[in-house]
Amino acid sequence: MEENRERLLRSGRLAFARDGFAAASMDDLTAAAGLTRGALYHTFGDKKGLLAAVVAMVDGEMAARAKQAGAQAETPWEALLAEGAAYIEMALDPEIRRIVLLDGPAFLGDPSQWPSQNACLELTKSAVADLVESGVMRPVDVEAAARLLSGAAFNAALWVAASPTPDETLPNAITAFQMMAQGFLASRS
Amino acid sequence: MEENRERLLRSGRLAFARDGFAAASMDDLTAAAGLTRGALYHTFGDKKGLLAAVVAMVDGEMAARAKQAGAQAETPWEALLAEGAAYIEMALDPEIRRIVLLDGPAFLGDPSQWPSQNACLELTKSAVADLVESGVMRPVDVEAAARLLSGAAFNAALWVAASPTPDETLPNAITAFQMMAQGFLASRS
DNA sequence: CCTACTCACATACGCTTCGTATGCAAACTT
DNA sequence: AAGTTTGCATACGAAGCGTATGTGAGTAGG
Repeated sequence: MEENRERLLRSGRLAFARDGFAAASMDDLTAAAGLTRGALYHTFGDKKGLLAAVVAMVDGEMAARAKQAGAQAETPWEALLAEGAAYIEMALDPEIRRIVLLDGPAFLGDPSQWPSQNACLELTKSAVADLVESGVMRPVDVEAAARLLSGAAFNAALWVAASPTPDETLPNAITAFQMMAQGFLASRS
Repeated sequence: MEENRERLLRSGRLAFARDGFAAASMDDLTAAAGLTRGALYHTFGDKKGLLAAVVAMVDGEMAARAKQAGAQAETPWEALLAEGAAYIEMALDPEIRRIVLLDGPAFLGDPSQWPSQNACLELTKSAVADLVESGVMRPVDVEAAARLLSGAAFNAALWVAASPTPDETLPNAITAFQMMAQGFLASRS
């Protein structure tokens, strides 16, 4: 059973990324997994249940990648900037864009209320909380700052991805993001 | 004919706002307008065509409201901040959230490529361009900065709207937004 | 004044899709 | 060993979408 669950997850992830949630056919994606819709309804409840599971999986992978990007920085502040840059780069992945950034909010509601608890947002929040605590960042509502930073990063990435030359646009987006983030800095160098 | 077109637009706007694009029934929304799907296909081509028309209409109204908010500020910089605050407040409107911020990007693609040319984004871009030109803002890619600002504002608004007490959360979001935007300022006061 | 054409929609049809209800074999329980 | 639950497959009904076709009103042309 556990194996069938993972096969459905993989197949759903593929179908949602390729066709979008609305256009993905449950008959097709379950058949691609060697099963039928019966298995899907039994395991995930309904189509949205599968989407929630896929979103949770991809979101977890994103948080891990962002954490890794931040771990290589020398200061906590630079770690936050690195996480932001990592978000921007990740959102260039069509799979992440479509599943987590577009269909996720549209069909599951705001990320802050996802059952999976949106690992990306939690990561940014804890980083911001530490920086405010230590006085590196000016006093600010932690959730608001985290939401603004990740929102800016992801939205910039949507723009980069839609641009005719993403590779050339990406550095501009990252530079501007890091400049804007300095608004939170207690003392700008 | 022009009247029927507007009735379909109004009915579509209602249905999309209430049920979301995917769940809205063309049979129902055309019937509510006193017509049938035949009229819709004749006038708008298909379901997405109606969505694009509705999005263009709402987006235009949003840009007008933002412009008005900016016009009352004393300096161009404060006008930009006021526009951002206006975006945040507007996104609390369920209609705007669902149609323009969620379903629009999900079903029509990135706003920068909408046929309607996304009036909100254009407005922010021209404001940013002027501020960079006059040296109030540090040198930065204009499109990137505009995208980051509007993305941050809208994403913050999605968070505010999903919070249990939007009225209490809203000021925090606006304060944090204006703080973050100062990162673009050439000299922070 | 009559015919022919076009426009703006309505109607009819087929296909796909979703959710549920039911069937069924295997594993587990007692 | 009989009953029950689990894990799926199959069957069924109800929308919904897009297209193909029908139709009446208006318009143009002769």
